[in-house]
Amino acid sequence: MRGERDGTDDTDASGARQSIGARRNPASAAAILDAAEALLAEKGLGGFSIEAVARAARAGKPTIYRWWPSRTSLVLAVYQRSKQVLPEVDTGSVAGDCRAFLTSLLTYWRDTPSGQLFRSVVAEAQHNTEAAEVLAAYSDERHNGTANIFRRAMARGEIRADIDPVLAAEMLASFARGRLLTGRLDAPPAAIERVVDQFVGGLRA
Amino acid sequence: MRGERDGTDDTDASGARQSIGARRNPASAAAILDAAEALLAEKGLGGFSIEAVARAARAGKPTIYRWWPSRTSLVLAVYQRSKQVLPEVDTGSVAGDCRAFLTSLLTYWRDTPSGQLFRSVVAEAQHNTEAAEVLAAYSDERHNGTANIFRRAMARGEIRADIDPVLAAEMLASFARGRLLTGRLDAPPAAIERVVDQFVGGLRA
Amino acid sequence: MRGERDGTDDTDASGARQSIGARRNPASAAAILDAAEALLAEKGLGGFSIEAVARAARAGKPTIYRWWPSRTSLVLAVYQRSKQVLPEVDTGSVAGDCRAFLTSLLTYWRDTPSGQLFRSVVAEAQHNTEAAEVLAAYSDERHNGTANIFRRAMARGEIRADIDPVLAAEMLASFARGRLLTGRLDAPPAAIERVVDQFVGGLRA
Amino acid sequence: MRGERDGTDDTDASGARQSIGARRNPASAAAILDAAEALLAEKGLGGFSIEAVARAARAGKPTIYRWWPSRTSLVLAVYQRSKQVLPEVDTGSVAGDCRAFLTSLLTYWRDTPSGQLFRSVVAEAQHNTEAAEVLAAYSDERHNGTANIFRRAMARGEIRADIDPVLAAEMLASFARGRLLTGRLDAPPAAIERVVDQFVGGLRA
DNA sequence: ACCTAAGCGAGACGGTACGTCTCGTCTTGCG
DNA sequence: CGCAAGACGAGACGTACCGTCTCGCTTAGGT
Repeated sequence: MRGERDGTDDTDASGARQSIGARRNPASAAAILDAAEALLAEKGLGGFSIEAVARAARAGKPTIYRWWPSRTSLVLAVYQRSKQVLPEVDTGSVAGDCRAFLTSLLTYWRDTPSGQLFRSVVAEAQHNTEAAEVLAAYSDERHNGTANIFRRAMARGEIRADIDPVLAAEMLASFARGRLLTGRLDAPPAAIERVVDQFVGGLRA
Repeated sequence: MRGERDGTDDTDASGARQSIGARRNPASAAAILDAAEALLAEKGLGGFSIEAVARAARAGKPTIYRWWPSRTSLVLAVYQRSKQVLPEVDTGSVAGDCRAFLTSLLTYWRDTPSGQLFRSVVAEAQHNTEAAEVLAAYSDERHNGTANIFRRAMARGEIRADIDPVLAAEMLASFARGRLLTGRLDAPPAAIERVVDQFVGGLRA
Repeated sequence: MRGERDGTDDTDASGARQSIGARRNPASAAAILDAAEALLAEKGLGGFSIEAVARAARAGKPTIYRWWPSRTSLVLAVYQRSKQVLPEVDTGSVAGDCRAFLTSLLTYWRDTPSGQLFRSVVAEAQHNTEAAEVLAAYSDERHNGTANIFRRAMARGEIRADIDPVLAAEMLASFARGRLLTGRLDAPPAAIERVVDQFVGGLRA
Repeated sequence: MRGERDGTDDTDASGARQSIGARRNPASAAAILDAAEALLAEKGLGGFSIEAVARAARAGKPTIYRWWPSRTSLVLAVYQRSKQVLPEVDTGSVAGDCRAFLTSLLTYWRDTPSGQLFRSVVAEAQHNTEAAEVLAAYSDERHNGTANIFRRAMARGEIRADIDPVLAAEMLASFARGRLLTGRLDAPPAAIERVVDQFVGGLRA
């Protein structure tokens, strides 16, 4: 029977996505971001190109350029969409919190696409002003979040009153980032323990 | 039929650098590295291309590819050539050494092309295995060098005997690298002082 | 990382020919063929390169390769476009027709770019199968056209009934082609007269 | 390709041919011409390059350029070396001589490398003045040789006294060349017979 | 119920850079 | 001085993407 339809018939067989009128099609945006994320996660910044994203998303290049005016902004959009604050655990001690922070961050970067994604953003930020600004702002924000570890500890009287929580957070996070960027995410618990011990306890005899 | 040319060659007759026989011409290598370094320092990885290097160096592309098989390896070569260990000062105290280390490193990166150069290497390492390996090896080596600060302090009995000097060096250097990669090399002395204080003295009350 | 560009694009703003949508731009095709014809006519196959054509036509190389997958096919396209059947004159006698044919053909080749164009096609056909096939097919077609001279004469009873008109045409044309390919287009009328006399009258005493 | 040896590879097992003092080494010249001829015969002008010849002959490029200043002159040298006048048969009749001439020429071109070689020379002559001159001179010489067919016939009184023997030879040879250049060397005896009949007997009823 | 406006896919456009090939020149070290 | 070897500057090869453009289609919302 000609007219037989099994509801799944939208847009012909090939699944071409079309305009939904004079407004942005969220399906296209999603398809593009999905494709971009997949490409970035899979091959990193190399192999990531607007053409490749358009192909993978079955989208037209102008559709991409309309909403993300450059490669960088698409990378950033993917990154913004995917990033999620790691659950902030409160172990009750600053050392425990630091250990949990480092462990979960390294694991998160190692076991999800986010690691590759963040590496891409950092790489992009090394020669693109916009990405650099986004990265700097994001770093501030994250360090500020992580600083809660030290604010709590200070409130408990566990650490010195003259500690700068954000600076301490930056120091801790920098170590993790250094490991990410040099491809050494697989630090054993003992190594993390040592880092935390030196960081919290200081070096002095 | 490929590459047919009519006699209109004339090679410009001017200061053309030519072969010096069946062996590498150091003048060409130097010109290429100089040009590559200039481009990298001036514009970063963007704007850095083999074509541009060849143009700037008045060299043929095959001459570049003969000796540096990829963009990455040329970036690395430039970087290897330019890097120089900062003078290792011995101020007599671990805090002084750390302060000197951070201050001179940030200044060096800020005031010489080396900062941009190193940023390029890091960016390259985020999607290129070879660059990643070189960066990892270089990081190890540098941290090991910086670790001398802590080895000396340990010998003086100034710091705990269970400190891992290399790990401590990595923590200190990671902070500096984090600043480089997020474009914040202009830390005032007070900020550096604080970092060193927290790092050496620890957080504990 | 490939093809990264900083914003310094600016496309010159002048008379840039651009896309007219997702279909071929005839202006580009014309500009390319014009440029190719000019280059071929001026310098022959030497000095003819896709790069040179692209430069002269202010076209991108991919635009050329999109429509003409090889140098050969571009040469053939130029040739196909330019070729035009010489007016078929009917002088009333086979000798007169042959004389007119040879004279006008040699003159045409000598005084228009077509001579150089045809030489290029022949040269190309000596090492390229596609060009060889096109040349063979074209030769057949032309000889068949020229054969009309002999068909008319046969109808008039002027020549033997067992003459093969196409073969006769090939013999006549081969002589002209031989002159073209050896650079002897300036045959005086007397020489042509003699060729025609021997050809039509035969050798026998 | 380096180690590949076909029989033509003189020079002993180690393969290194060296200077024999301050004079030309005939073994090198021979190896070069052999290699060039093999390449031309095998792949035609495409695939023929000085580099390829040098590789195949295990010769240095300067050695080639020393003796043959251009690709064209090397092609011509190969051609000159290989060309050999076909045995001039005297069948006693002009028609028989013409038939023998065409048959043996087409067969020779079809069954030996000489056909491809001559095609290369003709192609080269279409955009290279030197080759054009050599080809023109060679054509003259050959036509003059072939003209003997008609000189003999004239002496026998078999053909008209006002025939131009060289011109007649050119007409005959042009037909054969046309066939060579359009890749139609496999004319059956009947077709050749017909050509000869029309040529010798003329067209007139 | 039309009509305008904008988003969509598609893909051609002028370009730049890629990495490879050959050009013709040069200089070496050996014989 | 001839030779093999091979580096050199130059530039064409054919391909991949760049970012821009226009097309023909679709649909929503204002008239």
